[in-house]
Amino acid sequence: MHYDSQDGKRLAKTLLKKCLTETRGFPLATNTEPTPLPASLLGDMPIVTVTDVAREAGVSVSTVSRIVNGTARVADDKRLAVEAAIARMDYRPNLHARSLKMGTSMTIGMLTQDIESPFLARVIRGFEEALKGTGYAPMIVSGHWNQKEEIERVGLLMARRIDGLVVLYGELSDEQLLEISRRQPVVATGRRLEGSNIRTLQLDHEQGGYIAACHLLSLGHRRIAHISGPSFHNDAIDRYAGFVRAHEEYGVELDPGIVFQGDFLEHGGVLAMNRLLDCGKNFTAVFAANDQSAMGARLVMHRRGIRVPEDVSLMGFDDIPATAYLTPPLTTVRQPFFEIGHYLAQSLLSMLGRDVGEVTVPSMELVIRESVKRC
Amino acid sequence: MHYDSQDGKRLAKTLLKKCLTETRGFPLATNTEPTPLPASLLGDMPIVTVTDVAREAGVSVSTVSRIVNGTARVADDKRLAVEAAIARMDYRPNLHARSLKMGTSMTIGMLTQDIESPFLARVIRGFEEALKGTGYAPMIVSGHWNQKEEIERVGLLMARRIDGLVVLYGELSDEQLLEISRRQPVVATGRRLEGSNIRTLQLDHEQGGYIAACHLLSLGHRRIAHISGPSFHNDAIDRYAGFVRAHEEYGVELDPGIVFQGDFLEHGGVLAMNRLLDCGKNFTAVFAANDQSAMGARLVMHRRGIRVPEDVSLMGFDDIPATAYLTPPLTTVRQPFFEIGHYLAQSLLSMLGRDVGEVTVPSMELVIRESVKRC
DNA sequence: CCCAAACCTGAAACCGTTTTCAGATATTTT
DNA sequence: AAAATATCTGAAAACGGTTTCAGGTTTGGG
Repeated sequence: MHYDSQDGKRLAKTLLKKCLTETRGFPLATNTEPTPLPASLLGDMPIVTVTDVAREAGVSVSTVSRIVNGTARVADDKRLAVEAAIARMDYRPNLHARSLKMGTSMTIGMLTQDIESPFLARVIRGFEEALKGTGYAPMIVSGHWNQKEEIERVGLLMARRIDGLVVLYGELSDEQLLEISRRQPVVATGRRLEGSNIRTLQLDHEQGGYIAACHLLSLGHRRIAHISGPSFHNDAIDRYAGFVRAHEEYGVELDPGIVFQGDFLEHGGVLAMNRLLDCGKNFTAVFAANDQSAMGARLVMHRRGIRVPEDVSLMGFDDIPATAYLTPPLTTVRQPFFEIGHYLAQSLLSMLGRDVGEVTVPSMELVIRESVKRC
Repeated sequence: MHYDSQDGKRLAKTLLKKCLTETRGFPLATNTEPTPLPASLLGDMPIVTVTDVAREAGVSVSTVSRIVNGTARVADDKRLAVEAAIARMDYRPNLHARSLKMGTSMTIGMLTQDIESPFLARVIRGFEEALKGTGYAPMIVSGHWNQKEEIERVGLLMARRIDGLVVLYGELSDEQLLEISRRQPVVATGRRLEGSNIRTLQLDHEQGGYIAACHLLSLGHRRIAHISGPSFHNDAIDRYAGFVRAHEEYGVELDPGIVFQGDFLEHGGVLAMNRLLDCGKNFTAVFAANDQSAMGARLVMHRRGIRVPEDVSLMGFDDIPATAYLTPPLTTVRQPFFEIGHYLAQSLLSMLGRDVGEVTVPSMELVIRESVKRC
């Protein structure tokens, strides 16, 4: 066969360009063709310092510094000369030197748990967004829900003299967090803690669980199974508490025999769902303590030929991005992760003396899709 | 109603602890109870420098430095004194000062595109993993597929004098990348580029597309629709080229009327799938250029009552974590993202003069799940 | 017992900035 | 025109480390 891969690619490209129905406008990239590289570009570029710029522009380093930072007026001719030199030499201030002198690093540490977690990622995204244009940059490390690892990673951040730290959940103890907050301001999620240099954001998960259960109960469901989160996880406990409260308010008795523990991950969801189905008790709906558990449960039901929502209704919790594209799209309780990220940033910024506007705490809300039907 | 929320939570906790079937073992957390905070802990902690330690231990700063870095022998009594002082005062070397002197920051920049992208996240995870224990820490910024933003974020990294940079895809031109590589070693994905200070990793997407199409063709499918990626995206073009090649080898004619363009996101998948169904042509399978597109397509089929795989088979590409939990679990081509991250780290480390072992380039492989059936 | 070699240790210089302080000009004011 | 003020600029001192260099102790050999 005389097939040449390069020809194939060219052909494919033409085909794509010609016969495709554009479903959406894209910015056209200009650099899809490989370019020949001028060999002259290779090799190391000398790092240029303020001293070099000063020499080049015929002024003192102080003057250069003043121009770079705008800290004082300087004569126009020198300003021009310096700006030209900076542009010509591609000078970039060494942030380490600056940090050393100023005692501030313009970076904010962020301890997350897992870079792959869709909900933590969304928080980070909101955080990044809010930080944009403030001059601060985030530095992200992951602790993987492991106290020892978390401490080590925070150490990494503190050695870099971060100006502030945000802690997304994790296994650090309150005391450890307090100790950390003695060195720089801290904002943490998922706990309640008082301190002069620390702020916490605690969403009302009890209310969230309550909302979810009420939705199911109001649609006539009376035997609702629950796939919980880890029993040591406060949010899991709170969501379950709300679930319990809704039952009480509706006057329906809750059967503890149909609540099973998951682990907030898909796999825990399948395990729990299997046990639930195997235990022989009947139920018309299941409330999973988070979306990932719900996804696991959904898969088990698919495997066993149980239709959602015709046979049993399914609710999740979190509203991670994937839920909108499940089959069927999942009804869930939305945690405003993006806004949480925003809030965390604002909160920290205000502790750093930046004037940020109102900071509002977001609340949870029901998002109705298609995985729940009237009983 | 005399319902007290606190009581509810306690109750819920007890219930959870008591009646749950443990589906998996968890490390027990010891700090679920809120602890009263000793007020004495609050307030700022002075930052302690090498000078402070030296004074405290009755030696010179040089000696402290030598002990901290292990760069020379010092007498045991002084060593002990210094170590005690360090522990007592909780001394942590200021990395900015060290970087300033040493010209190395022990941090590696990583330009990703979107912290929420499941496949990029997996690469980062692999990268983090490989960096563990090397002394280097990653600093992650996002460019959001926007050249201007990418440049700005890279500037942020370079001001911090990163020791190396890894670029995950994006819109930077080859020339820009080359220019960047003049200041520190660079490793980039998704392009082929030569340079003394730059290395690139290019997976064979043509082969990947070929594998996917062959799977479908070998199962008897003859009219296979395709939802492509953006037409300016090299990987998308290559996957399509492989798709075309497989058709040629099987001697089946490919109908360009059933290939539609997506955008590598779920939404593009739904748009493309709708057009595909509306165009009236028949087909027995669809190959989506990535899993996210496949998810969008899957949703549309669900909406229109088309069963997968009974009515039409569906293949994705990437094997992002969520695919295993779709209904049905998605047959796809696995890109070894985690291993790619590993490889990137090793590659960069070796450019930094670290001795890393063999670095192998991972290859793609078919992962068969349940969304494809014999035609 | 003396001298050389080996070993420890501290003073000082330096990394690239910012900022204070004081000197030099330029601009008013009388 | 002299004095007083306002404005601009550069020298030098930090910031917190590492490292060179040289001085001071031991140790060991002859």
